[in-house]
Amino acid sequence: MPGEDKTVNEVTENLVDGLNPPQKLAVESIDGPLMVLAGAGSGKTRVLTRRLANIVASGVPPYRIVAVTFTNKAAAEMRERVVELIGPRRDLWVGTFHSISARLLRLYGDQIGLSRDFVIYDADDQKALIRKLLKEWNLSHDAKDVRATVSVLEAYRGKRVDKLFGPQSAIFAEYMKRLAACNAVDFSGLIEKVAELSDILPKLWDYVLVDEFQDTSRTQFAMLRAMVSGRGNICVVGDDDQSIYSWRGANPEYLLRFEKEFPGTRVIRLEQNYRSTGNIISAASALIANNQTRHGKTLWTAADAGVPLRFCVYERERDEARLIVETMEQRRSATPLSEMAVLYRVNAQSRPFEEELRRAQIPYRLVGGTRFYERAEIKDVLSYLRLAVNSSSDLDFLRAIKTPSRGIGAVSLDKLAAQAKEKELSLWDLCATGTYEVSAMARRGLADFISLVRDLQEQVSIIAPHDLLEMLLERTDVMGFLHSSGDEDLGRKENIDELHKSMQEFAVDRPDAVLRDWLDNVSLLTNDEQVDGEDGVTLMTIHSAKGLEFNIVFLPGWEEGLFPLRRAEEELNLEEERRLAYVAITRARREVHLSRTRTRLMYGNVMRTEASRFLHELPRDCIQFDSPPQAAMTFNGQDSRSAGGRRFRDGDDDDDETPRRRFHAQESSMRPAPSAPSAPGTLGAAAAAAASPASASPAGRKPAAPADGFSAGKRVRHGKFGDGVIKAVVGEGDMRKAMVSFGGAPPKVILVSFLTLL
DNA sequence: GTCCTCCTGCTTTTT
DNA sequence: GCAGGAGGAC
Repeated sequence: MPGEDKTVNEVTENLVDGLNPPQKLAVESIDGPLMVLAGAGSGKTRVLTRRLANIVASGVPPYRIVAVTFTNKAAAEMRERVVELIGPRRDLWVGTFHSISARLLRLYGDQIGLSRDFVIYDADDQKALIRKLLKEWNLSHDAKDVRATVSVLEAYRGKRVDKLFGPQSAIFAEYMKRLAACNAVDFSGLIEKVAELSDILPKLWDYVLVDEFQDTSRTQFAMLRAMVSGRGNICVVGDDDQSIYSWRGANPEYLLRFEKEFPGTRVIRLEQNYRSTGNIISAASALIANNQTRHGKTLWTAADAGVPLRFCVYERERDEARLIVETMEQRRSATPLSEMAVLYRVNAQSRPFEEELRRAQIPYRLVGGTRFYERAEIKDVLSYLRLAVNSSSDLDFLRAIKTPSRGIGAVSLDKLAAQAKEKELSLWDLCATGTYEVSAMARRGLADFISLVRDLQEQVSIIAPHDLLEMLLERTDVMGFLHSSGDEDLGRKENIDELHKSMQEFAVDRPDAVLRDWLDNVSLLTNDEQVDGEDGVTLMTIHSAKGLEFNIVFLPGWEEGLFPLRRAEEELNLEEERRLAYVAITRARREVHLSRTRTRLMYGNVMRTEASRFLHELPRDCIQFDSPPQAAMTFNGQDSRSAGGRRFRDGDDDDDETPRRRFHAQESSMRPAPSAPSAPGTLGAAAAAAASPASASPAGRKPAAPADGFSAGKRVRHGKFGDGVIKAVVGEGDMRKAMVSFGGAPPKVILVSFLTLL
């Protein structure tokens, strides 16, 4: 039909509207392998979504196209933007490697011997299982050993190491065996197993699109290869400078290998940045130029230089957070809060920002951190629900049976485990047959537990997930999931309510969904869905910020040891850290606010810090060195070094002795003159204090005992509670409180002004 | 045998 | 400043 053709042409014209020539070429090159090397902010997502729409416009049904991303957030955004172009479609395959895999395994898993009811073990479950195995083998199994073992096994699975040594290979074999016995699949397993569907995969789609291709691991690459049909219609988009996941097997070399793997690949480079100001691009480019291993792109922008990047030194994290929040308040009238983000290296950095934002009553959105679904009380509840779906999961059995306590302890569980092993049954199957032997007390508790799980099992495919949760909570008495420790219970109760709410919301979208559907959803979910108020500041790690952009970006904590992050005894992957810094800076459209503190609290200790080497790699003419506004000075901060702080590294002493003189000279020139050494809290004072480290610390933190004499171990008297012993002291000034235990009662937290020392 | 508390030992980053 | 584990109290 000629009329139809015309429509298609018109649509296509709209799709390439406003694109530059390489972008246009990428959108129009539908057939054959295509690799788009796209610099930061070069319109990558735009190209990808329009290209997808263009394929649809050319007459391909959406369900024959699959778009793969790495994060849920990226998938959500892609879906949203595709819908804007082609309207709402339910038959679109857009998702992360993991979610697409889970979906396929539910559909076709039986063909490779996987039961439909498999559960997904997340990183925590994996750790728990490995810990259990190490313990069983009488190997050391503290957090460090578990982590090390997991990382070796994962490297082996990803063929990043060829060989396992010593007990590792036995542990690995046993781990895989247990997973299978529990009818469980872990994250890597999802990808591995999907790749086994080699008969089915190539028939499912005609077009494959991949975002953030530089983060592809070997296993994922294998999966992709299997997904591409004979026509070779695969398009990958990536940027080697933004490869920040090597620790989980990503290898930007696949960007090179791609052309060999798919002969006839067309390569398109997108080098014009549309996102950021000239200063931001210059700074980011200069920084990344320090990396040796990169393909080398020249990112450029037609935009104005814009305002310089701002850099500020603060004394402590508290100051850093408070002054950043003040800046947010100033900018608020011109820039919506949703256009501001604080991006940090590690999740632990979020805390002071949360506190200051709450104090200033600015709404914020925290992405990541202790993930919601990793909280103890949530995992407790989930273990029951997962057990109801898949009774073979011993891990869930062991977790569920312990909460609430029902008189079944380690000894009984060991007995059960031994019997289960002997009979080659799962723990549940053993109990369900009723042929187990335990003490009378344990038997009673077990009977209780069995009947509860049976009832859940009966309802699991019938009633909605949230109703099942209610049933569980009723039967176990909600308090069973709250580990009686006072204040915290409130938060835990709220979390369970939150869980219930999320189930209800899920049911609105998918009224026919049963628990299994919901469980898949949560296992693969990070908590980036928690949006509290539309207009809020975003707090997240740089890793989770990849692919996003904001008008104003705050980058705190640019200190050696933190960023680049250096972990004891582990080698510093400097180039990847630098790529991370590059990603961080390029998230900003207009303003970048870099900062560092002179001291930082680590593991509860005040540590002296030194400027990040990345700061020295930024060109001076893009940066404005700021001193913090006066407000900073009023805080009762003094040089915390006198409070026993240690530096990250030995060797370097005072700033001016470092080889980064140029930077430091600039930094110091912005400090207020140290006119009065007694002026507490000014950077000048800090500098002066640095010269005479013995300066006193009347309200200092930890090691030095404060002048008021209240400290852990001291005996005190309270007018009402009588005599007790201080367990810990927190806070300063009027808010200084002591945790005191009076006799057998749980400790109370009391303002020190109500206490007298004995 | 079970439960609870203190205390150690430690924290990248994500699916 | 947290979680989880070992060892003590019941």
